[in-house]
Amino acid sequence: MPRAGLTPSVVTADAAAFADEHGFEALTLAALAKRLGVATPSLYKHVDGLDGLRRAVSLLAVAELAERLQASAVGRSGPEALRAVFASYRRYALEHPGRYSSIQRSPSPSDTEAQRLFARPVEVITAVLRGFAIPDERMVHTIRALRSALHGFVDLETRGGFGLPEDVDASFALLTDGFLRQLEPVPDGGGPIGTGA
Amino acid sequence: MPRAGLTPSVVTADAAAFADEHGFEALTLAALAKRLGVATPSLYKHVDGLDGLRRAVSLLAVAELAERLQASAVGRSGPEALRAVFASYRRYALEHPGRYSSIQRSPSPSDTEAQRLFARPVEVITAVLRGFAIPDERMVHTIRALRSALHGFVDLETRGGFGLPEDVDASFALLTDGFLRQLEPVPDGGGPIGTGA
DNA sequence: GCGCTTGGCTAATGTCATTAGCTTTAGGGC
DNA sequence: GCCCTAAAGCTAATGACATTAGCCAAGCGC
Repeated sequence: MPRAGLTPSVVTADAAAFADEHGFEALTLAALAKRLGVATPSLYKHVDGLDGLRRAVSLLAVAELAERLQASAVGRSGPEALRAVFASYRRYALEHPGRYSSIQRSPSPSDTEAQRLFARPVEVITAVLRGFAIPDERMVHTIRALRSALHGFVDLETRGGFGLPEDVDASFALLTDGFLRQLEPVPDGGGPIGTGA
Repeated sequence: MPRAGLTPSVVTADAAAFADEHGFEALTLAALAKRLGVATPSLYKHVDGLDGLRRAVSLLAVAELAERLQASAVGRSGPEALRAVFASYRRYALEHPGRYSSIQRSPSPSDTEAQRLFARPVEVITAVLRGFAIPDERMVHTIRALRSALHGFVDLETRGGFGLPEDVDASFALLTDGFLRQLEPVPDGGGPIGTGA
C-alpha cells in the first residue's frame, strides 16, 4: 500500500478546509481520516489527537487572519486603514467560517505559542488605532470596543443571527462609520502602518 | 426503587444549572443523568435526546434573558433604559455563561416556537430604541450594531478574550457611552417601555 | 543491497447517544 | 381499599468516536 504522504501541515490544512465546508463542530478525526483516505489512528502520527487538531487549525486560522489584517492596513492610515481592517476581518470570517469559529476558544495561558499568535490580530488593530488621537488611558477600552463590535457583528452574521440577509453590507458600513465617528482622527497622524506593527 | 420525580422542566432546569457550572459544551446526557441520579436512557422520557435537551436549555435561557431585559427597561426610557438593558444583558451572561452560550446556536427556521422566543430579546431592544430619534431606514442597522456591540463584548468577556481582567467594567461603561453618543435621543420621546413592548 | 526510521494499519478499550423492550410505580376509577 | 393502566425508570444492545498498543512495510541514508 502506497503512503498517503501526510504531514502535520497537510492534515491541518485539510482540517481547516473541512471545517469551512461543514463547520468546526463537525470536524472529527474520523471524518477527516475518511476525507484523507486514511484510517483514523493514522492521524495520530501527525497531530496530537482531536484537541491537538483543533488547536492546530485555530493557530493556522489566527495567523491567516492576522496576515490579512496586516496586509489590508499596509500603506494606509487613519480612517482608511480602519475601514480596510474592518472589511478584511469580516471578509475572512465569511470566506472561512469554520476557521473563524476555531479561533473563538481562547488558548490556555500556559500555551505560550498560541498566546503569541492569538495576540497578533489585536496588535494589528492596536497599530491602526495609533493613527487616531486616543488618550492613552482610553486605548485599551477603545480596542475592546472595536473588537466587540467587529467580532459581535461577524459572529451574529456567520451564525445567521440577522433575520433579513439582504442589506447586511449596509449594516456593516453603518457600524464602521459609527465606530469611526467615535474616534477623533489625528489631522494626519503617524504615517501608514508598516510591516512591523 | 422509588421514582426520581423528574419532569421536562426539572431536567431542563438542572441541565441549565449544569451548563452554567461546567460549560454548555460539557452538557451531556450521561453527565446530566449522573447528576440527577438516574440512568442515561431515562432522560429520554422527558427530553428529546441531546439535541432536544440543548434546545430546551436555549429556550429557557432566551426566555429568561428577555424577561431580564424587559424588567430592566420597565419604567425607564431613552438613555436610562438603554443603559439598564446593556447592564442587565451583560449581567445575565456573566451570571449564566452556560445558558448564554446555549442561545448562540440560532434555531432552525422551521422551529417556530424557538423563532418566537429568540425574537423576544430583540423586541425589547427595538422597543427601547424607539425612544430615540432614529430614522426608520436606519433602525434595522442600528439594532444590528447594538446587538453586535453587546454580544461581541459579552462573548469576548465570558470566553476570557480580554487580557486584563481588572477594568472590564470601565470598558463596558465606555462601550455603552459610545453607543449612546451615536444615537440622537428624542428630547422626551415616547414614554417608558411598558410590558407590551 | 541493508537497516532503521516512521507512516500507516488492525485490534482493543472506553465513552457517549440512542433504541428496544421489560418492570414497577402510583394515581384514578370502582 | 383494590385493581388497572399510563408512564417512569431500568437493563441490554448497537453504533459512532477517540484513543492506545503493537504490528508491518515503505523508503531514505549509507
